[in-house]
Amino acid sequence: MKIEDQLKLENQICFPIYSVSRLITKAYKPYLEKMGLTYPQYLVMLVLWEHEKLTVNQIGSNLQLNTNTLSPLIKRMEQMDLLKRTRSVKDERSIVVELTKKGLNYKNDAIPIPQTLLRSLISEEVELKDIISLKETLDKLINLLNKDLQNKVIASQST
Amino acid sequence: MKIEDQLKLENQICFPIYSVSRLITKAYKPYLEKMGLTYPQYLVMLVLWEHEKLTVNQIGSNLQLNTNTLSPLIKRMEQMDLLKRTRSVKDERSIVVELTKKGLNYKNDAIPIPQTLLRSLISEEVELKDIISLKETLDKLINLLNKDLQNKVIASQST
DNA sequence: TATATTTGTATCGTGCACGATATAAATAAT
DNA sequence: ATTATTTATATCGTGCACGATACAAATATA
Repeated sequence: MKIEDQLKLENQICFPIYSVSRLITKAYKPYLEKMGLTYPQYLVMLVLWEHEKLTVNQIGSNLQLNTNTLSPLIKRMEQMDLLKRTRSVKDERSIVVELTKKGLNYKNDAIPIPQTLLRSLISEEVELKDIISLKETLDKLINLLNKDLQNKVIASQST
Repeated sequence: MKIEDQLKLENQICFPIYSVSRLITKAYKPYLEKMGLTYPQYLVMLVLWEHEKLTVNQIGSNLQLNTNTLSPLIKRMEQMDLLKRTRSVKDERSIVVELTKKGLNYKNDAIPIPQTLLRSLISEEVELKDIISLKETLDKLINLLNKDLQNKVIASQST
């Protein structure tokens, strides 16, 4: 391969990740809009179904999102009566986020979604084992890229 | 695994794709900001370095982006003197997009970027062959998800 | 030829992402 | 006890994504 060919779209590794990410958000849409959720809002629901009570920061560290993204998003979800925000008594700076009855009840509707979506990814071309190894590689990449990012933050702090 | 556990974040297949996509955009940032490009703008540059002259729609079909995303993005790139937009004489509706000298010259700066980024993804945990098979699976998923989407559009048209 | 439909681009509104910055509460340092 | 630093959240500005819609040019149909 010519050095120049590495700039061709078809030879890019990051572009398919970007594409699949957008396509998956679209694939989720029909299942989520019954609950009026966007994909990022659904992710917040996932961590709250799992943990019950979390601060904004804790939700953020689960999803790797900062408060500048989460604060407005969570407020929108409060408007939709999916959760309630209360200031912590132990630490007046913290906001504790908790699902409402409505938010909790949606869990049952959500349970079949991952299965359904997984099935729609599987075909003759892409088997379950391929999806599993895909996830393994992605999880390793997340660790790696987070470490790189961490190092950069530390490096910039020392200057 | 309990049926309910499928809602746990760690068991989600789509979340790591979403995370890696965002992390990669961040990883590109230091290399792109020398040219003043965002990642989506860089993608437009890639197809224009490869094809020289394209309509907005053609860029869109390469990147799977619609004009409601591309039109403002391309106009911003015109402001930055990276490309010029001219109305086609053959079809007055079409806008032909072409790189300026400045845009063309950036190609040389961009050539080492994919290599550099690929190297930053490779480690003891994730070898080159893992990245290659990752890309293969992703490309297959893109085809699959696009077909699904196509079917849905056709189905909705018939009603 | 007149009318209908399709096609290419653009605008609008909404919701993320995210860097930069602000603010108040909590903690550490002097 | 003061002062300085850190921490948790929020706001602002910018740039995607994308559904809905508009509009003019091109093409198809009657």
